[in-house]
Amino acid sequence: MAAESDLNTGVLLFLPYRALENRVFAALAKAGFDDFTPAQARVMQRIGPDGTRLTELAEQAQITKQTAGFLVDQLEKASYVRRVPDPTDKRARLVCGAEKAWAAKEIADGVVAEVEKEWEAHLGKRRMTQLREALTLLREITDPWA
Amino acid sequence: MAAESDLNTGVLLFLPYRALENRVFAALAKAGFDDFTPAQARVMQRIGPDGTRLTELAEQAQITKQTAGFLVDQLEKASYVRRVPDPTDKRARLVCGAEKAWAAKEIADGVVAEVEKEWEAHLGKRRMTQLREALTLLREITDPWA
DNA sequence: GACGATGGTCAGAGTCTCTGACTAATTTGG
DNA sequence: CCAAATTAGTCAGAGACTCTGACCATCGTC
Repeated sequence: MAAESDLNTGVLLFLPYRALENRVFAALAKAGFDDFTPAQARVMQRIGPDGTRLTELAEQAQITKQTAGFLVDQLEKASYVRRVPDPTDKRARLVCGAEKAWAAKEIADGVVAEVEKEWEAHLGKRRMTQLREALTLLREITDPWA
Repeated sequence: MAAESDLNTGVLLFLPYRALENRVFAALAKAGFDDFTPAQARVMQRIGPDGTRLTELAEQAQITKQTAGFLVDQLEKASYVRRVPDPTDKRARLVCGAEKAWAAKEIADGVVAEVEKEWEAHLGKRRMTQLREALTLLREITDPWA
């Protein structure tokens, strides 16, 4: 029945992921958000609504805190984020998204919704739901921060 | 019913992908294959059984041919690949995997199979099949080389 | 209050990636 | 058949990313 491909599941996961990421980057660039790099974006993506510590950003992005610091420096210079003191810990600072970041996020979210709609149109509603359900379940054993 | 997460599908795809990749790299390093980098691996992964042209490797890895050439140079020095003339085109050379690459691939394939088995144990056979089915279908509209 | 752990920075080096310019071979069109 | 456009690949240089190691300040614990 279903023409099962012989590719391993890793590749099958990666292909649509990369396709989606490419679409988002293209849309952001077209909207004028072309002053940040993919590496910076991968860090910025992980900033929570109330700010996130550098160390936590580094862990989630799986880079060293030095690298994260370097990338946040760029983002700060480009006005995407600012660092505010963490009221609960004088050592720490919270990396917070600035308006520019939220504006970019709005664009990005729009594209993601659009692509998800395209995928649903191709797969059918049932399969799309099954896909998200399986992936959500998988997160339990693959996401250290789940 | 299913506790659907609110994460976008991109993140949902990325998380298990990265978990799998991490497992593979760890196993390869443990088996002694620690003399290549992730960037080199992403190129090596795309070499076909009969060799692949540099330009094609670059396209599929979504990097420039200059970068691909740089990475293949390293892989060649480390004896993972060799370049042989393309009999059908005197301009071109085929990047071919060497024995060392096939040995590493064997390790990698083993780990992938192992992880897939773990995932199937967690999801159940039915959901795992649905997952692969949906991803395979998705490939039709997300993989330019499908 | 001393001590180990945690949050973060500074300095330096190595790796990855790109743009631009170039050569050689192939393909196309007249 | 041959000139022009295309394609495969390389060289050179610069910028971006990432790491290891060393370091300081603060926090939490005993």
